[in-house]
Amino acid sequence: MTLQFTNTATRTKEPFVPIDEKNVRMYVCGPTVYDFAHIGNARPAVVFDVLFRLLRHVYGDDHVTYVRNITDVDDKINARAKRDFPDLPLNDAIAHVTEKTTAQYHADLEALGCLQPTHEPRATAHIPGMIAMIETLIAKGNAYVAEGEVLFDTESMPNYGALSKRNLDEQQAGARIAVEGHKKNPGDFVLWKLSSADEPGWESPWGKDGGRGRPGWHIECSVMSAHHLGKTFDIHGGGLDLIFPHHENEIAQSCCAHGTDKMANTWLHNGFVQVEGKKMSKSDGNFVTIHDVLHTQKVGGRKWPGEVVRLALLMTHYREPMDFSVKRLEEAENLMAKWPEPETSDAPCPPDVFEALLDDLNTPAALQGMQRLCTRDTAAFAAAAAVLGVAKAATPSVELSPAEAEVIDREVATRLGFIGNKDWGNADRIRDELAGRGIALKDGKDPETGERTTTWEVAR
RNA sequence: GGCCUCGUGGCGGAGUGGUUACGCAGAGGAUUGCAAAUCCUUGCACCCCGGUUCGAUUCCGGGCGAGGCCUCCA
Repeated sequence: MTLQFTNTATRTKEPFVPIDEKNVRMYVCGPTVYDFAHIGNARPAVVFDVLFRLLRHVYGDDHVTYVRNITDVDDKINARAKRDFPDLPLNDAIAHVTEKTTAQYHADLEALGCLQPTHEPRATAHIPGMIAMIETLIAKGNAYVAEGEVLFDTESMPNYGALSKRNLDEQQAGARIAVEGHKKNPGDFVLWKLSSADEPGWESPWGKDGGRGRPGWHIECSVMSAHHLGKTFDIHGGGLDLIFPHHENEIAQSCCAHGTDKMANTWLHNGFVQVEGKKMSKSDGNFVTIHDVLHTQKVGGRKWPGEVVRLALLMTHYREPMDFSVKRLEEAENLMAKWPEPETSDAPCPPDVFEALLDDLNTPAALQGMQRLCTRDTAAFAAAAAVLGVAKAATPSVELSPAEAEVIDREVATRLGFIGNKDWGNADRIRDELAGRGIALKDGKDPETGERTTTWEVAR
């Protein structure tokens, strides 16, 4: 079995052949840091983390480069900064918003077991590169200046729309694209726009008053991917909703600026996280943040371990839509209850798990294969768990002090004494009392002596 | 209006041109002082209609249903 993926660019499953086996290169669109990430945002992070781990497993830890950007310049950030820090100068307010949100994003993803990407560029650190690429696009006739803005001329690119299979002419009927006078074509998109005095801005060759402005949304990914990965790289990933216009526009910018016919060989897109059958999205307000799930009682009246959330996200194939629900989290936790404690293992990844992942990252099948091993071969199980990045959630029992554990041990021994005297009333009273404190007893028999033995653990 | 994706049992979910997924929940049993845990057994499905085929859940066509993109969105 060789590695293969369903490539959005061709809508078919194709074998994956890296451009350079010594440096397999992947770019995934990261967050715009204006607000806490929701569970829908967590899905690509987790899915592509598994892919990162798989690629490292196949090609070697030092032969994979994974880039995930932080978008820290955006009008939504400006709006949030004005709202939340009205008394601060705007640039300071923006810094507060982006720093706080970025830190939370990192904390969320760490809890979900995601490795750090190789590089995590920030848009504001690549403004000169963006200006250079826009100048190239203007020089090549793919972009034009109008009313101080720089716009990409979609008509200048014959196969614009190939990724999303859209014909812009046919899109217009019934569509709500605002007709803006300065655009040559309604589908033309902004590469650079003017900033007013109180908006963040950088000097540019365009517009009035020194051309102080800010980049459009799409240009940053073209620039940062080229900076770290080159003009053409192996994999570009993101959510389904980015296919159009974001990825389409990235392709237009990158291919036209670099004179290449491809930006990335393989395009991978994850399906949506849904709530009651509808897409989870910020504009619809039907979302739960990762932070809510991990640290508040908002979901199912309790906090959920990051390990459980990660498993819940991987129980469905990455391209399929999935409903996020308490029941789903419970099922993930239930599944995990049988797992052995985490261990490090030199064992190879079990073949059925490995092959499931090679086949378009089939995590549900891989998890099934792994589940079969959990009581039979803990070393193989651990190897599989490492590739998937999953682990049993730490049980609350680790929070018990040795002194507390000793008290419980004593009560268990007392109960065994009552049982020996067939004093069921007192024995059950102790059992119930411990249960009330979240301690579950498991009775068994010593296989050799037939003697009653009792173990205990902290129930969830 | 244009385009894209999907449709498997109560739930999750894999896969296949002919026989089985599997997990959870359910049912029955073993065990137990009673429970829990554990073990064994077990019921339940492939949206509809055509076509191809000896045979289709699987391939093709049509229909219906669901979701998404075309506006910021993972």
